[in-house]
Amino acid sequence: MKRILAPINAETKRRRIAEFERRCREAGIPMTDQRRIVVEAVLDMHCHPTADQVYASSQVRRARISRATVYRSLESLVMLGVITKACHPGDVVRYDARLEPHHHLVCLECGEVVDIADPSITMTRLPDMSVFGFEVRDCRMQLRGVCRRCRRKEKKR
Amino acid sequence: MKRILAPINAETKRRRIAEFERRCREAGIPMTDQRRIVVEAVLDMHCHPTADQVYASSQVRRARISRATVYRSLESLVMLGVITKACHPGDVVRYDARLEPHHHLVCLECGEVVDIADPSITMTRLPDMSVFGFEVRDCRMQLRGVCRRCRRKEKKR
DNA sequence: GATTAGTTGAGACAAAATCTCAACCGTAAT
DNA sequence: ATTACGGTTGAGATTTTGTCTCAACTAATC
Repeated sequence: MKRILAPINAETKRRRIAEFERRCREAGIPMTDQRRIVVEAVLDMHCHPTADQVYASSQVRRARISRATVYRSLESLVMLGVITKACHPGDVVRYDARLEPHHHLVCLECGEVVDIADPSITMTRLPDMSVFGFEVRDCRMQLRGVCRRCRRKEKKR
Repeated sequence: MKRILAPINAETKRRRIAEFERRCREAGIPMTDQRRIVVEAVLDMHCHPTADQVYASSQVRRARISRATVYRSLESLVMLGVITKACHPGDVVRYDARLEPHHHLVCLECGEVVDIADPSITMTRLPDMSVFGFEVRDCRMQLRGVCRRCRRKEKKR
């Protein structure tokens, strides 16, 4: 059963930040204010922010964190597996705070990206690229097309 | 049955160029030498070239085609549906001359992208994002992991 | 509190992509 | 074949996106 994923709630956010701190300790990476603020910002911004959008977020602006640090923090978050990177044609790199297996509906008109779950296509159903000596660590599906709003606009024309 | 896709052969290349010319005429887009050379270059370069690699290709260099024109031509090829754009995290935009439904095995170590066919996941099996008012036009799967060569290197360490 | 190794900020730098505009060229009508 | 027109091209400036450098700073550990 396919479904659109709900936004990340406060409880989940707390858990994710704690998880981040744990992974930092495990990896021997110092936990700085800057990194903490960047994680919070990403989790607060529902829906795939770009690095620049994170940089422009109120939290990050208020703390006067530099652009370089935002890029570096985001990269370390990816390294630690706290967030993932997503990239769709014609768009810049975006960060995705969602970790559970999910896929992206990308609108070719307006660029909007919607998270969907489709348990029928997950890691468990994609075991065997080992035929090619390839070890699959992640599977993402891009469904590209036109969203409801843009279809309505097209019809009017 | 999953399989790695074979390179585009000469016969297919001819057909694809003819197809491109037909679509240009239909869309009322003038057929220039530059565009013709760019299509040929892309079809000759097996495996997902970047705009810059196309710009650097022998055909394009020989014809002294400008960088701007290469970018513009590639974009018009995408518009006409002659090639597609692909983008994987941590990498620049790449162009994909393959039109048949297929997916990408992306190596997280070396960045190599391999085309694979998996008929069990195609348009025909993905009908129903219409629940969300979304009209699916294309479906791409990214399988990210580590390729055989990089796994061997990792083991040695 | 001292030590150490990793982090930060500011701005320079690099890479990727787009824009500008005058000159040019394909196309189709004549 | 000629002409008129609109789209295309090239060169280089510009913008956008991301990385690098290095001195000053700070988290973590003892």
